[in-house]
Amino acid sequence: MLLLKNGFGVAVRFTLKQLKYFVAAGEAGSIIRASENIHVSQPSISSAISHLEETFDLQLFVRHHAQGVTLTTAGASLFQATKSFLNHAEQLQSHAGELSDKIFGTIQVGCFMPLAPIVVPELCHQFMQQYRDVQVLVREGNQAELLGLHRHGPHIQP
Amino acid sequence: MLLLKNGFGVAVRFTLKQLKYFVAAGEAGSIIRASENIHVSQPSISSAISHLEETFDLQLFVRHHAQGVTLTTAGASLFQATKSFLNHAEQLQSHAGELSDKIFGTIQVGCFMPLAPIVVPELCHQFMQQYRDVQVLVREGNQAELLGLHRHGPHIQP
DNA sequence: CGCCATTACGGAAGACGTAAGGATA
DNA sequence: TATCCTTACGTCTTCCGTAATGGCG
Repeated sequence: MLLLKNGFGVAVRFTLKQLKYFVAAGEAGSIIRASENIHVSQPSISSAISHLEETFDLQLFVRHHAQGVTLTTAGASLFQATKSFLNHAEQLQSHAGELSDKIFGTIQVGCFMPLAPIVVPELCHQFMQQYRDVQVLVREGNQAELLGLHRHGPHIQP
Repeated sequence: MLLLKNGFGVAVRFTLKQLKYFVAAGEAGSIIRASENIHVSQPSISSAISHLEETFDLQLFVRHHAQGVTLTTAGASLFQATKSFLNHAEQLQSHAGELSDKIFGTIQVGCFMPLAPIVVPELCHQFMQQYRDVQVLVREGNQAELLGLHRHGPHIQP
């Protein structure tokens, strides 16, 4: 029960994509309808769900042969937990997106005004009022290192 | 901010594996040490991190050429959020594991006593007192279907 | 020169879609 | 017969590990 000090938790065997397909099928009550909703072929969804059932060693759906699928009780329990988990995933992505926007703005400032470091602290202060991230990026590197922060520019250095 | 009714959140572009490697590198402070810890080659971790930086459009680490890597501020922020997210993932897996244990016990009962359905309701009642899952599985299928619940036995039906 | 991250590359595994099979109402 | 899930299969992208390259102490 207590895994707090365990650096390696149990290896995660499932995939975000599998979980996404599972939730889509659970919401649609049918694999074919889920495939229409998320624009993925039925076999892909079926395979993902089967994989998930295999890795979890439990049956998620009851197949009604010409009438779609319904969640088992265990499946329904995991369905709720999985929806929450996928929400967490989107939240994480939103978090990254926000950081991206902010940091890019700041990096560009560093690049376009390397000769006027006097104005940087003030800009940092403005951004710092919203997000502290900006401050530390400027603290971390001088102007040369800020240029090095370009993501796709390994050949820009002449 | 409010995405409640949005059936399609923003598509999740990252992978649990990438996140795991990212956290391993962040905790180790070096890609090579992370590779030793999680038993994955350095290029794999490096590639995963690069991919993550590309999809997020932000720099996660500052590379110190012969001295490992350190998280940028944005990277540190995402590092914390990612650790929490991976904890959530392990929690989900534990959840599934618990459900699996309970249901398997019940399925085996159904398989080993197909000729004595009289005792099944009593056993179900016992299990039902602990978890309602058992009840529904038994209600859902007759004995033949219970045999069909074997995970890896599609050819067992003679 | 030693250390560490990255790139190159050949092989393996996984995911996808089309097409065919099976089973029920 | 119609519907829906599953299996089969060919293709393609992605991932991994070994080996080679680059860049600072």
